Amino acid sequence: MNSDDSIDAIFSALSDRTRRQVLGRLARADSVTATELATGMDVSRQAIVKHLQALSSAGFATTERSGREVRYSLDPAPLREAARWISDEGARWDDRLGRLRSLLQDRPGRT
Amino acid sequence: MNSDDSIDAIFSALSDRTRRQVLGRLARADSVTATELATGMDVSRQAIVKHLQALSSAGFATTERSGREVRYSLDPAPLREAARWISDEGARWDDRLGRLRSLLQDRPGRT
DNA sequence: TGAACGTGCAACTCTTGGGTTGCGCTAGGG
DNA sequence: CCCTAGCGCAACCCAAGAGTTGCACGTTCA
Repeated sequence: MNSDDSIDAIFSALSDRTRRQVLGRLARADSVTATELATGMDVSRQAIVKHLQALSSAGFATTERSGREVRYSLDPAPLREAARWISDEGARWDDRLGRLRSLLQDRPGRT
Repeated sequence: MNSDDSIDAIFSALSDRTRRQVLGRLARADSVTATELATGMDVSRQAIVKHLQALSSAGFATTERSGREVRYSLDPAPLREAARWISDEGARWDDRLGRLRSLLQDRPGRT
């Protein structure tokens, strides 16, 4: 998977509000199943599963099987990648964007 | 347009590689027409026009009519908005990961 | 062992998105 | 004044995305 594919997957994962909502839940829960996620959101479990697959293939979610459950956890790494792309691109968009870099400096996450 | 719509539009604008390529050309040219963009890329002018409309509605492009041409320019503002979303979200994720990390390291958590 | 629960797989619908072609209109430049 | 360059609109194609329902399979545990 080249870098363009990866950026494609990341931004497209972030472009859906249901998926961003799932990301938020993942972030607050530290480990959660698709069924748990589905209760409390207005879509079916299967829809959630598909979103989780999209998030996984963008690198945002990792899975761990525990008995008959599959628990999903957040991986923040792709967010850093997105931040780096924006920062790099913004830098190239010349000094109109100079201030962007400081905004993204040591957040999100430490590597 | 609420903030979610805006984030939707921005990330979905960034999620297509042709559109990212157009953004790059916009950044380097400081004012360019759809026809100019189409020469040198492997899609039709109409496809470029559609991409420019998507970029416009995300706030990335502004148009200015000059005679019979329509010249497009880059507006970097949405990139800042994306950066801010990522930064905010990343901060919230880091909070949780930070708590988790200090728990795992058996250190007294701050906060 | 058997019922119940959580998943996985598949088929299906509807909408959106990226792309194309064709054509008509208008503004400029010889 | 006319021809051409550049644009806008509309119709269309095809693939992917978001979502649904139905059912089969494996795990748990009473």
